[in-house]
Amino acid sequence: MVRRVITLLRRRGYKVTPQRRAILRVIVDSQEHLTPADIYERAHKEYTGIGLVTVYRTLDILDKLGLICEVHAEDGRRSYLLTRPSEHHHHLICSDCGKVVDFTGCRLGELEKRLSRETGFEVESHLLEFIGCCPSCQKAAST
Amino acid sequence: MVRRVITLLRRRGYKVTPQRRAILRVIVDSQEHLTPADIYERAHKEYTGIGLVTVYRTLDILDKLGLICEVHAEDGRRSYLLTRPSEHHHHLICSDCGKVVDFTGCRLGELEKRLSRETGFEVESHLLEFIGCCPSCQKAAST
DNA sequence: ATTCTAAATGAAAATCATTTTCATTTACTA
DNA sequence: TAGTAAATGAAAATGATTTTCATTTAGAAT
Ligand SMILES: [Zn+2]
Ligand SMILES: [Zn+2]
Ligand SMILES: [Zn+2]
Ligand SMILES: [Zn+2]
Repeated sequence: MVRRVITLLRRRGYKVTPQRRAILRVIVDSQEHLTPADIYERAHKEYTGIGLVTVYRTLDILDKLGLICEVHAEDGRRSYLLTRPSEHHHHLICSDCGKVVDFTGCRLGELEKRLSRETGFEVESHLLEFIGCCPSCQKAAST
Repeated sequence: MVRRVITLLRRRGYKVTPQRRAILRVIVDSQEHLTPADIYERAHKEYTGIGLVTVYRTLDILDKLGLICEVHAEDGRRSYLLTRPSEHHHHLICSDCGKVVDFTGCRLGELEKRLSRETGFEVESHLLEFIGCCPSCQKAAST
């Protein structure tokens, strides 16, 4: 996985630095969605000579290459980063603890067509998120 | 319209100040979606003694009362404010000029049920936005 | 292996929207 | 009319992200 990304980076003309390796390893190793700060913290343990700025810059590249995607946090505004390149999918986010679950099958094609027809917009993409309370936070709340 | 909101504010224990009146008038008068800064700028013309902070605070209240709603800007992150209390609806946003069009009928109930079933989440709400290019920007692009 | 150069890095400063603080003012209630 | 909690605004604080710029370095060329 890491090797594949590294090859892609080289092919696209990006240099492969120890910082980028460290960041990649963190992202690939994690099953969860991480903020730039999270990634910085973890990568820093593995490779001390790394700065938060570099994390931001590397994430930009990975995003541009479609290797990672974003979550808009449940409190609105700030956008967070998440791992896992994959097919078209969306997020279900716990408003309590921030846990993120991916899901596929949004089936928004028809709605998109309708909107195009009605408004004349050329629709390019969509953002869909469900906000709710995850099982463990439900339990915690009911005790 | 303005009067209705004012009554509601009083009923809920909020005081009605000239600043709030000015902000309200701006929001009600506008057909477009405005940022706090936009609203501040306009309200300031009408009533000089007003600060941006008050705009933020008033918008919070109006949001809490469900009288206005938010748009998450197409560039990601920053959240913008928009007018018009209304039924459940979503936004179609032009990635070029920022124009926002409302639409209703998202029909996400079934998907919501499926997700609840599959993940155990108690789904509370959802965020749906379509991003695209509006008719006038399409024209502009093709010239 | 050595050299060369554009790309990458990080510390620090800059941005910029939003929030907090706090002293002062004011809308409403009694 | 007076009393009080709520509201206000100036200024400072926050906090995430971006920019700047001097220095380092990956990878290509020799
Ligand atoms: Zn949770
Ligand atoms: Zn989708
Ligand atoms: Zn447009
Ligand atoms: Zn909906």
